[in-house]
Amino acid sequence: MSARQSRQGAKLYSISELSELYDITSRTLRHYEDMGLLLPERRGQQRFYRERDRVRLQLILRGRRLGFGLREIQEMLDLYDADPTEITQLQEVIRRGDAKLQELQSQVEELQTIIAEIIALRTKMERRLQKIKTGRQE
Amino acid sequence: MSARQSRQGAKLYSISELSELYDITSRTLRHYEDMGLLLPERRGQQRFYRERDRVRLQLILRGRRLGFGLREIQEMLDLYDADPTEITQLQEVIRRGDAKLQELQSQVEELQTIIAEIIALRTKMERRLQKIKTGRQE
DNA sequence: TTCCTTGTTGACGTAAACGTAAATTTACGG
DNA sequence: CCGTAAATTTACGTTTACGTCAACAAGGAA
Repeated sequence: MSARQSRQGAKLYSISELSELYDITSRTLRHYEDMGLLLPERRGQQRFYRERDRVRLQLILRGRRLGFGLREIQEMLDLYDADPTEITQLQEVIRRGDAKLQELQSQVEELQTIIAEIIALRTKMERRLQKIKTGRQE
Repeated sequence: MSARQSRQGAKLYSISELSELYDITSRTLRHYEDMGLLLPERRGQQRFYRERDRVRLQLILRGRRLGFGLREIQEMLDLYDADPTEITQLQEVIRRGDAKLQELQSQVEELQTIIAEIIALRTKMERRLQKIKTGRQE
């Protein structure tokens, strides 16, 4: 029916292709798989990663850069994966999403606090710099 | 006179006072000291933390919540501690501050990307929820 | 076929950030 | 002065997130 679903020409990545693409090692990809974060196709023994896996990997790496643990990232991916049919399940997903949103928001706030402080420091240093410079030229 | 004070009423915290204040263990405080992030006073063998140490601790813990490593936090604290007299040193501090600002800004952006995605997901789930609910009532 | 590249499964190693237990002081209220 | 709570050092343990071999299999190019 849907021509969009598994197209014949959908690109598959080998483990080295994908690792080079994101500048990580293949060990990392296997590790994420061990942790249940990725589930690439298998053709024989070899792994082949679909677009879906690549997108998940992007999310994982972004989470890592932000300091989240793999477990935590797993939970966030679960939100995306969830396809709940029952009302209570839907509500639960929404609830967990909202909880995560709170965390993320306060993280943004803390980051902006630090940013403001560094900017203030920068201003201070700039002023001191100007003072020294003009002092020199007298 | 219950609280221990030094000159001018500056409060000194014992290790347990400070750890309870921030809900961390004394081990953590000693660890931060081993890593060179804190340098409390010593009276005999015992540690006594000044306001300055408390503020630094706050910064450290905020950094940790944001996923920074202790080394990285150390570098950021160095920015605050720096009291450069030479122009080149001043410029270096400003340069490093700006570099850190770039990092922090992009971190905010990545967080906001995630936030937007979760909100979109939430909207989708909400819609689905309404569908099911109205469907039921027919 | 043979060689080379790529990939696979163990399995042990490591760095960071503490946890935790042991053995000893040190400080302080009664 | 004494007992107990609080601190100290020392040192091995733990968790997370991979790094780093080793040993082996499999597919492709020459």
